[in-house]
Amino acid sequence: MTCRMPFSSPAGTRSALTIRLSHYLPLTASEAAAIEAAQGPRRKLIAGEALLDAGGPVDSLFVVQQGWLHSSVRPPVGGRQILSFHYPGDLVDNSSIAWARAPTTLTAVSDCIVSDISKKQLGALLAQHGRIAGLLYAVAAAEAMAMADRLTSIGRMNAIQRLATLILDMLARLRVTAGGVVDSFDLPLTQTDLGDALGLTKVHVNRTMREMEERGMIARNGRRIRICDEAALVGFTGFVDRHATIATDWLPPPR
Amino acid sequence: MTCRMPFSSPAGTRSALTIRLSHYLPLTASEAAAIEAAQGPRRKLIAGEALLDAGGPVDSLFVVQQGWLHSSVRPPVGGRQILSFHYPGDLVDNSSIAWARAPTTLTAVSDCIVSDISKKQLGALLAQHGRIAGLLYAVAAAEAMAMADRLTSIGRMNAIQRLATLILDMLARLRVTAGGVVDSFDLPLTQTDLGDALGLTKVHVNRTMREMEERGMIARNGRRIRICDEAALVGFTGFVDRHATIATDWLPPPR
DNA sequence: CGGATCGTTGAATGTATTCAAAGTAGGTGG
DNA sequence: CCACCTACTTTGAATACATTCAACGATCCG
Repeated sequence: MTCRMPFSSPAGTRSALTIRLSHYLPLTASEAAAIEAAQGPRRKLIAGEALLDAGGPVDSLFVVQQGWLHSSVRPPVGGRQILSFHYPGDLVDNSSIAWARAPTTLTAVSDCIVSDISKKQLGALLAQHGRIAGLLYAVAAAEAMAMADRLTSIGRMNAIQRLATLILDMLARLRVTAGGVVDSFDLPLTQTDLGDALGLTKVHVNRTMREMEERGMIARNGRRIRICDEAALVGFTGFVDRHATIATDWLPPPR
Repeated sequence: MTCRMPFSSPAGTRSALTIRLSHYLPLTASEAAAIEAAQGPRRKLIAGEALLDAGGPVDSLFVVQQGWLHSSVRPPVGGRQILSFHYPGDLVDNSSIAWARAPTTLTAVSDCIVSDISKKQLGALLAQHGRIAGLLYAVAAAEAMAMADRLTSIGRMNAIQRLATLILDMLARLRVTAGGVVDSFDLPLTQTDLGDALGLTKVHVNRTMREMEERGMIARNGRRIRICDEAALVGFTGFVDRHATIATDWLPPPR
């Protein structure tokens, strides 16, 4: 249970969500202020810590300020499936807004800082700022399409293509907040995690990464992973970047 | 190219979208009217016809009034992946709202009637009716969770469980608009379609359906499929109904 | 009746899993 | 600082589930 503080973040510091949304659409001062005001106090999580357990009650969503998380489920059969990863600037756990109990487990992959947004606050934000409602709707749609891409890769591609697609997607998403061209990043996931995200066993993930490295597709150095020939991977998988741009021309004018 | 008519549907006939949303939340007259007004003229599609091609320009979404559709993609490798099915009352192709070009292909599975909603109209609707914005957001979240369930079944379950999960999901969704308890329905899909939805080949779908029938899990008669022991299938797969209820207690009051 | 699409079946093949075990790295406490 | 523990990575061999290829049967429709 978190209590709401009179201020939600250090004065003058914009939340990662505001920054990310600004990336797609210049926000008015009033819109930015409303987004900041909706967010609760910041909380630290250490790597591996669960922010929320599937089946537990929820009355808020979360904003990732720093670090990575993932959402996962544990079907009665089949171990675990990681559904998506959450990066700085993400509004996390949209799925749980439809129910009183969380459908997924949220786990910190690295050390994180998150804020919560109560559902009621989000409802008020959507009602008061129609343009933000539309933008959040579009961002959620883009994330749904990114999940559809993973569904496609798991349903129709082999292990190398699945892994390549996931790496490209992470890279694309990190570029939105990192800015500039990035060709390598720290992957705070174990091979077990990767397997659970890709519908593979950790053993097969290992062999697959090894093969990709041998083929010169990627280079590894500890947790650091570098994409050697991005264009080749894109051609190989048909990857489409779902994060770089979001259409905003259909949005109503700001209020 | 569709032209907008002065009236969107026969007088006195509520669109399937209005009916479905009313199922989750009693709408005010003004809300219902706004939803009706946003919809364009109705259009008929015959089974197999494409409503929209991936890569083509789009400036509207669609409302299914009657019949089934599905959205699919064709990765450069791997044939086709069916991402989701769309039933009467669905607001279809949310994913394309984030871009100027359609990321998926929409195909009529049976004969259909659809209306379109231009993105601009949707934007205006969201801005004018904050409660509808929230409700549509929640419905989209529920659909995203249903897709996550399929991701899980493809990633972590065997063929029988995948098929069982899909059948249970269709049944659950049909119950929202059909009303009453249904234990059988007409499945207008070929085994190739099922395979493309489940990440299996048509051959394996065939063997799997056959085995389910032999085991007494389902009964088939032409296109008609009957679920013999629903509770057993649910226990077997861990299926959760994502369509029956949507939390609405967090929504702001109607305007 | 002919053609096309869909469903069914068998045999060979292949990709990924399972099981088992050894190697490696990072952190903790003595 | 080293010993130890734990979690993670790597490797091999046997197995399993699903695919591929090929063909035939059934059904629908013009």
